[in-house]
Amino acid sequence: MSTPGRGLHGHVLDTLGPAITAGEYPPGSVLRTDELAQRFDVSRSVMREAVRVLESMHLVESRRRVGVTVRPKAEWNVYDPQVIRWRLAGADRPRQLRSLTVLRSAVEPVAAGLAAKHASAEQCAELTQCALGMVANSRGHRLEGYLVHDVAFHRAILAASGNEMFARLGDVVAEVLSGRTHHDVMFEDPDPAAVTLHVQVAEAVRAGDATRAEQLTREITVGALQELDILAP
Amino acid sequence: MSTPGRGLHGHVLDTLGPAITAGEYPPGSVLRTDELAQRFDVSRSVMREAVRVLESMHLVESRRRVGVTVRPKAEWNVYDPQVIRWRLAGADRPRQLRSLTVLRSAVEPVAAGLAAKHASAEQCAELTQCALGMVANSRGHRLEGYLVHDVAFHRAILAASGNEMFARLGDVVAEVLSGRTHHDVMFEDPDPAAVTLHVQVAEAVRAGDATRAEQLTREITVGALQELDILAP
DNA sequence: CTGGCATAAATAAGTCTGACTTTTTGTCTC
DNA sequence: GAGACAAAAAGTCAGACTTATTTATGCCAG
Repeated sequence: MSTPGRGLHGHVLDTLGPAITAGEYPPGSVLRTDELAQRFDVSRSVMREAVRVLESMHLVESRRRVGVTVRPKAEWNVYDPQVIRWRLAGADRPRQLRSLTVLRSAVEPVAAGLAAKHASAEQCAELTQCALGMVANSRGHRLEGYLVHDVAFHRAILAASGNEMFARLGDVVAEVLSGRTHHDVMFEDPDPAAVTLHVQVAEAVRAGDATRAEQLTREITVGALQELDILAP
Repeated sequence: MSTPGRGLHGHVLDTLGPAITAGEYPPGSVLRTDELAQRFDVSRSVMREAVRVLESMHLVESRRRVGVTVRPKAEWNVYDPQVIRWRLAGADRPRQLRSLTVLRSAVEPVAAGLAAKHASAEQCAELTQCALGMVANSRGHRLEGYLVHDVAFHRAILAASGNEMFARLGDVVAEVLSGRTHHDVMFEDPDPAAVTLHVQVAEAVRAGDATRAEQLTREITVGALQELDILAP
């Protein structure tokens, strides 16, 4: 996915990254560059590059005379798409999925409201296309086709919001939606009510009705929260 | 701020990072590792480490026979605290500040709602302390003292939400609030209404009233949006 | 004998250099 | 236009050296 193993240091990261984010090395664990270089059978230069990347993600900290120490989870750059992917691929997947879904529930409604104000004609058309694609694939176990349009829909909303921070969450939402279809339970056709909501959001954005777009999107995200049993009585 | 220039590659990043995020190298610009190494008077190993870090931030892409090409802004890891800091320090500051404030307006109300449900007794106490500190520093040009408690308050809310993604936005909020006081216009005492709102949020969280905590926080963030003239008629 | 302080030693990251490999691209020829 | 060739730049490796930091040592004073 995305950009795997480009170079030796990438291969090292593909192994070390998931291991660290999975908690295999408890916070405070000390690794030595030389030892790691031997273990992965790469030169120290390559290993140093990998460590630098992990350091920039705040997963580890490199100090002289000490070594490479693993930082506590609270300091990780959890918004780094690479870190998110590593965590989604590991044992921390459920917790990560919940965190991201809550984040979605906060961001997407606001993004939809902004989209209603800022979306261009092309973006409205794109949105409608996606919604129609979802409808067309909503019956008969066409889960893959549905997923493609669902992801495109939410990406389009985030992009049309005109806010770069929101737009960059497109990949995250894609991972979450994709994971729901592939890894988790999603054998039946999608909820018809959810499909309708997406169509209505597209309409509201086209109509420039920010309040309605926001409210409808909030209903969508509430549904996503309910799927993960994240509720408030 | 935080961890500056730890090592030669750090110094290179402190120069190259701001330059790239400021748009001094347009998307598609090609840099060569050797040339950069000469320019910064460091060895190729050090320069390679710096490039790897920039690559992990999706600011650049390194390809054989081509060089290090600058990626379009839309692909940058804009949630990387380092990238945020670089952009806040450069010419892109106003736009970055707006993006972040909109993000705050989406996240913080939801975080406050969650905090009302999940906050521990200690976290409630911390929150109240912060609010009282804000009140105590709200008059007589005690802007620094006010800022400290304001930052601590919002950090506490995000932390008490129990969501790690929200919690990690604490640094971002701190940068925004700090910037508002230091760089931008903030000569007068803070708005008394805003101070009151913070106290009321602390009360609502303590009382476990999620809806009220969310609504009150929404009013706070609306105020922040208005300060930047981000409005919806 | 003990406490503290200055000094020395050990250690692991940090840095530099130079040679070599690999991939990609542009060009030249047929 | 297809294939072969050459150039360019990143990628890799190995080894020697530097530097900062921690730990251990040992000395003197109390």
